Amino acid sequence: MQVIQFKFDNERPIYLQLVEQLRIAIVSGAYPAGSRLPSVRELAVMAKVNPNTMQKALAELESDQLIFTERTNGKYVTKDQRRLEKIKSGLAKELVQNYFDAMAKIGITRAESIKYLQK
Amino acid sequence: MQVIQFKFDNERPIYLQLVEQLRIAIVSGAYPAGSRLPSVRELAVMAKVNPNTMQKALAELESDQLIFTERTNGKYVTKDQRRLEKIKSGLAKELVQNYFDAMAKIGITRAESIKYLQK
Amino acid sequence: MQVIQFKFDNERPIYLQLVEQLRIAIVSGAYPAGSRLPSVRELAVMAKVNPNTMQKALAELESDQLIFTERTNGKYVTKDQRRLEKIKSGLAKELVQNYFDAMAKIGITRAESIKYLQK
Amino acid sequence: MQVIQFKFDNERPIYLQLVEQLRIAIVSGAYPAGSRLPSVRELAVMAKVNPNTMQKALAELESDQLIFTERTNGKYVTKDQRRLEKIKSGLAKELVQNYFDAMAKIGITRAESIKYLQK
DNA sequence: GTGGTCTAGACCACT
DNA sequence: GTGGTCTAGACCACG
Repeated sequence: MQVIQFKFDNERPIYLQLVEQLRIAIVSGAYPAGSRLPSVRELAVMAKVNPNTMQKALAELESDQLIFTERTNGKYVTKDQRRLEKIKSGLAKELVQNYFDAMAKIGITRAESIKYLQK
Repeated sequence: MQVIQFKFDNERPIYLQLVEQLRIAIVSGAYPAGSRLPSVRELAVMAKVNPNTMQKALAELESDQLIFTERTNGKYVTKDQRRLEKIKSGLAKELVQNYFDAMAKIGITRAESIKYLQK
Repeated sequence: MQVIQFKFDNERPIYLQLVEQLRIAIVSGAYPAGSRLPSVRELAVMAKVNPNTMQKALAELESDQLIFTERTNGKYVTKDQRRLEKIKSGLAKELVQNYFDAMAKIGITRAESIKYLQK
Repeated sequence: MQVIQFKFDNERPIYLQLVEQLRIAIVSGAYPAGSRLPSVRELAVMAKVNPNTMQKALAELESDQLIFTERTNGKYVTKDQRRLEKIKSGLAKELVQNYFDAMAKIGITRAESIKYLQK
């Protein structure tokens, strides 16, 4: 069973932070396509949160089609590689945007930001 | 007088967050080289912190040679453009590193991270 | 616990005088390399100053790398003998300079000042 | 008329500090052997002290035979070169002692203190 | 009015 | 108990 380190700040709802961190765990391959996730209770213990909170986070991921449920068997990462790629690329775009925004904040243009990266 | 919006989280000391935000304000040109900063007390009001806390943050910036003090006159941004550039480029390097780290976390390599940026 | 006698004049900030006297205590070996300093509060009592003032002085010494902090344990003299020697020799140079300056003031040249010492 | 800059701290009697500073002015040659000193009133103005205080300081110097008074004419530096030399050498000894004491305080021996001086 | 210093007193995390 | 942070409030020198 793949163990994850969860970390939270007090600024935003815990379940949203769980969603983010689980999403990262999945697209990064920590939980590969088609693999079975630890049980809700196990995940809740890892994260030191209430199982209900973890359940809420997983429901979010499911409605996103990143995971699916097999009735009596547990939750699995989607086998749809395209879906995974799409989410991953969405996250990547966000990070790119964050990078550009932060650079803009200190007065560095988009073009310069790209040059900086290559050093 | 240039007004800044300060924002804090409860995770790290306020004075350190002040240092960071003032540093950004300076390298971004919000307070240009050689210009006079608002008084310690004014800045403290803007940030809604105790003047002593603001004083501590400014002392940090001064020991970093980003600002200097004219005893009874106020505090000024350094006129040393090279110093400013050095700090700015230091901040930029940090952001670049953060970007690569975040991308690595979702399983995207350095090379791919650079490509992503150009889209 | 090594007790120090602190003395102040009213000309200069107390915390700077604390820095000087603590620095001397350390390089002289009153607080040996690697040894634990009395707690901030104890030192404050010894010096009859507010703990915050002592804290400020110790922060100065720490940024000078003469001491380091173990978070919940206390503050310790650096183990870096070279650092200690460097500081000590810096202080010595200052004293030499003071001596020459004072001798010059009463009209005694550098060369004569050296001779005087050997008597 | 030779002008002197007087400086005082609040720790010791002003007149004693005047004595010290005048003594230095004399042995250093600022007021050469046999030369006439500015009047008590002039000296008092220079030092921004009450003429009585200056008078007391000069009396001290006179009892030390560093200066002498010509009734209606003013005060003069002694013409006795040997006296001047003796005072000067007394001051020098004091400075040497101070130097050794200060070096001892930071843990440097007499022998090492002499070596330090030659660098 | 400016920055700087100092005290008193409180609260925090960590172990 | 340790160091660290923060606030409130006061006083100082300087010009």
